[in-house]
Amino acid sequence: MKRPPAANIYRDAWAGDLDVGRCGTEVRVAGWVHRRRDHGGLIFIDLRDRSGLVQLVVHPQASGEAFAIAEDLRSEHVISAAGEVVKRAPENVNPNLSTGEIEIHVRALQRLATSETPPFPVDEDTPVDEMIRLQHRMIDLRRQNMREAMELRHEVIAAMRDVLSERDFLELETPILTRSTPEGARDFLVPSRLQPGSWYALPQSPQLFKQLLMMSGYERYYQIARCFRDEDLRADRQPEFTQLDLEMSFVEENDVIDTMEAVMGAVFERAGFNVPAPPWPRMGFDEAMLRFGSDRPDRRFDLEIVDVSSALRGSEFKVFESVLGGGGAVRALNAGARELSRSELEGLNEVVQRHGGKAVAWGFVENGSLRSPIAKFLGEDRVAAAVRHLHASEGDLLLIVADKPKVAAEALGALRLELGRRFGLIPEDGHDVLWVVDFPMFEPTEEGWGAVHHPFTAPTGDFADPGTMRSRGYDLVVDGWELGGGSIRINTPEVQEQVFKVLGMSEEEAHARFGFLLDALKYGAPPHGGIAMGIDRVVALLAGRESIRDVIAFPKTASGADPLTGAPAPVDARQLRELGVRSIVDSP
RNA sequence: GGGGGCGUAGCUCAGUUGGUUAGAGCGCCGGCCUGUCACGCCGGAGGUCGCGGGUUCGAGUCCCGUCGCUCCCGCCA
Repeated sequence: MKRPPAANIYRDAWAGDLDVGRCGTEVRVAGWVHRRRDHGGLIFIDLRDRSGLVQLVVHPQASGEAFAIAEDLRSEHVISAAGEVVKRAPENVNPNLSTGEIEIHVRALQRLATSETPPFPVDEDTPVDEMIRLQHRMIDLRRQNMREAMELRHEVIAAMRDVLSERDFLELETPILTRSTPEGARDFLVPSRLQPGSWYALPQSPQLFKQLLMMSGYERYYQIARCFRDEDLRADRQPEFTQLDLEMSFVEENDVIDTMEAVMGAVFERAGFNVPAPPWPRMGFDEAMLRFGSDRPDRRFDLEIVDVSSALRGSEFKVFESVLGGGGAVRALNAGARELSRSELEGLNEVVQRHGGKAVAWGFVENGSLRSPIAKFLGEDRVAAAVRHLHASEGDLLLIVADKPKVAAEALGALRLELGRRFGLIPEDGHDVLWVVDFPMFEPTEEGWGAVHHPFTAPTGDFADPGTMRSRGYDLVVDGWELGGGSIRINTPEVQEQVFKVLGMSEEEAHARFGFLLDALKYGAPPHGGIAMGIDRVVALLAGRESIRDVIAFPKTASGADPLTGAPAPVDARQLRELGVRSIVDSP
């Protein structure tokens, strides 16, 4: 801890901060009974507070009444203890404890609260089902690794604030009860009492407000912003989440990227996360899709995807020929010399099918040729060319997917990750950071065009051919996690209206939904841009957690409920009234 | 909305082809114990096998439904 607690009736020291320097002095500590070891005539208590553990020793003769209290203590009782810090005999030192060289010989002991036996132990020796942890979150949060995750979260946010404040950014808040700020997700809605029948929307991000702030001349803004999107959750996605959101005026891509490199560089450094110092490399979206089959490539291992369309074109294998004839691609990856059984190879089809592909073809390089069910249809020359393209050597396993370019890319990208995990190709230490840039501005949807980033992103290219336009966006990707992204924004109403038009929005609809933005753009909007970082993901990555639920104090479950409080409560007027809740439902 | 997995003691789990009294470790309770630190030893309590229905002489086990959690797809740039 940074400093000792102010002395009061409960304590004057942090348990976990005591060391041999305090030997011979009287201290008072307070906290929870982490564990009690009762030897009959001698009782040891591990006392836990936020700083850590310290061992209390209660002797029967030295402590009088304290001993009787100690005999009656159980796990998670709350106590305050006073006594002398004593150096332990060498054979009694506990090297697993930061305070293991000392202990407190208790003179006075007070029990401040009892506790029922907790539903699961506060130590971390046995894993506990997540639902039970969430239902008793106040106990789960007592566990060391949860406390460390929360401390890390604080450090990450503090580092962000330090860097941005130093760079003249203003931390400003924007409304939670607001109108829709669409980013493509469903809105959460809250009924309005003052205007019955109308609803507030919770913001999907502060996007429009921060753009208005740029138009107001604030130039450099940031916020640790709560965002709401009413979509199904995932291990890395909560319906309610936190972003570092920032926006700058009179800037180009490099200015925003430089700023975020300073911020995230400081975050990584403070967290002891081993990445190269900025500036970080940039990769075009097309290249990322081609080589890694993903717009958030994990480059900690190779297994790159190679396009073998030209090598395999013109064979007698009808599947490939019809794909190629229809504008598709045949792509492959060289998995290296792997032993995979027939059924394991068949199992890979499942990964491909999950991403919309039909199947994966496989082959082993043997004697310069290919042992594969499809080899005979391809012909020796084409096989040899493909082997060359893939830099394959004897024994290597080649996996081939033919499909529409996007499907082939994503299916192989998923196969690549699967193989990387299965064969332990991902190094434990050492991380990979990059920017993905040059995204398409629009992508075809069932009815017309959709925005790849959000519709306020500045485009480049010709509106006559939306499919070729690029957006001035950038995403930060670390170890295959998309930590965040941003863009340079549109700063004239004319361009903004053109984008709305491509997205199929009529002029009336655009003005109904975004009139305030279009109006604001009329009054002198500076060139501006910004970025948002998903703080939950950043902390999960730094803490090495698979799920962001482990770095959020009170996360939601699949049903959208907060298991501890039961929220969201059923919205039933009668039930709410019985509970005495005053709200819109009381209004006639 | 769709697909996979899970649900047995407070916790983590085992439970054979459907078989008669459902187990283990930890925890809990009681007793003993002055150097433990996941203390140790002895004893004990603790079960709506998620819930509902069905098949069967008999269901933790098989079938149908349902609820919850979880992973993935859709969705979320």
